[in-house]
Amino acid sequence: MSISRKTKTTKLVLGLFDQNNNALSVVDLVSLFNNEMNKTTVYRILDRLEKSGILHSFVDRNGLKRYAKGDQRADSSTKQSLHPHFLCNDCGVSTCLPLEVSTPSIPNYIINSSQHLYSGQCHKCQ
Amino acid sequence: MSISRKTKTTKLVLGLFDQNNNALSVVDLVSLFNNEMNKTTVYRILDRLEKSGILHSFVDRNGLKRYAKGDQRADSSTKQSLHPHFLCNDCGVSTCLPLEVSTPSIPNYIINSSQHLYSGQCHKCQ
DNA sequence: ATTGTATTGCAACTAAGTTGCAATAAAAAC
DNA sequence: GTTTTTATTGCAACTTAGTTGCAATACAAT
Repeated sequence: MSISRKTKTTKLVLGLFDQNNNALSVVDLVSLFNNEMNKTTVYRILDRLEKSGILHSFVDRNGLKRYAKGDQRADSSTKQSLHPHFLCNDCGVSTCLPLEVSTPSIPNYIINSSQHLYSGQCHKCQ
Repeated sequence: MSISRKTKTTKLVLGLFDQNNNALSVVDLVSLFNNEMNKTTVYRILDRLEKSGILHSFVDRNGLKRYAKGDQRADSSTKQSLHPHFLCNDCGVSTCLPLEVSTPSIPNYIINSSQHLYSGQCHKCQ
């Protein structure tokens, strides 16, 4: 599955994620593209990019949804490895960690998705 | 650290967490205690109970903060083990999982808190 | 160039969470 | 038991994240 139309706004958003390996919230993008597009548009572009497998998302400790490059959907055929995320308490920058996560098996529970979030200080903030 | 005053409202909230091992959101408590207390009061009681180490919290996939019994603060002297949480996609009930979690060490990162959230189906919903 | 439809902007909305302040009720002091 | 101190509460008003309907626009296919 891919996105159906390459609009100006979508290219701007994709361009940002290409330069940048960080996990960005809608709030970040709305203020970055304040003059280029509407906040509703940002929400919808991110939705589409996630559904198409270009971005993946997680919820941070503040309850904000953050998006980063790559596909983490359960049904994804490419089956990228699930990885944890890191949020720096000092600078607020959030990144994907290059680690595999293992899913425990628990009697009587069926687990089909997981989220691992670490926080502390990144290398720049020590 | 303990809570300073045992008010009617605080006793009601504590009573609920005593009967119940689930992780509850403010939204849950506000509708449960709709006639007993104000939503601001619910927020403030949960804050206090978390700070005093009686409850701990995590953020679920919908960005809602959920509270459950026990202490998960970094500075906690009792140092309860960190555990993952589970959220059932069918019934919405959220529980603490009786598992230890291990924190990876990553070069250049200082990790001082972590959150592990699994979702799927609980034993009742299979 | 024309057409079909995905995408956008806007305004209005919902829902979660916060703040200031006066009123109330625990608990301490008398 | 009464008074005093101060933590806690309710309320209203607010902020912020996220959603919805609809008319206008702009991709991309023909």
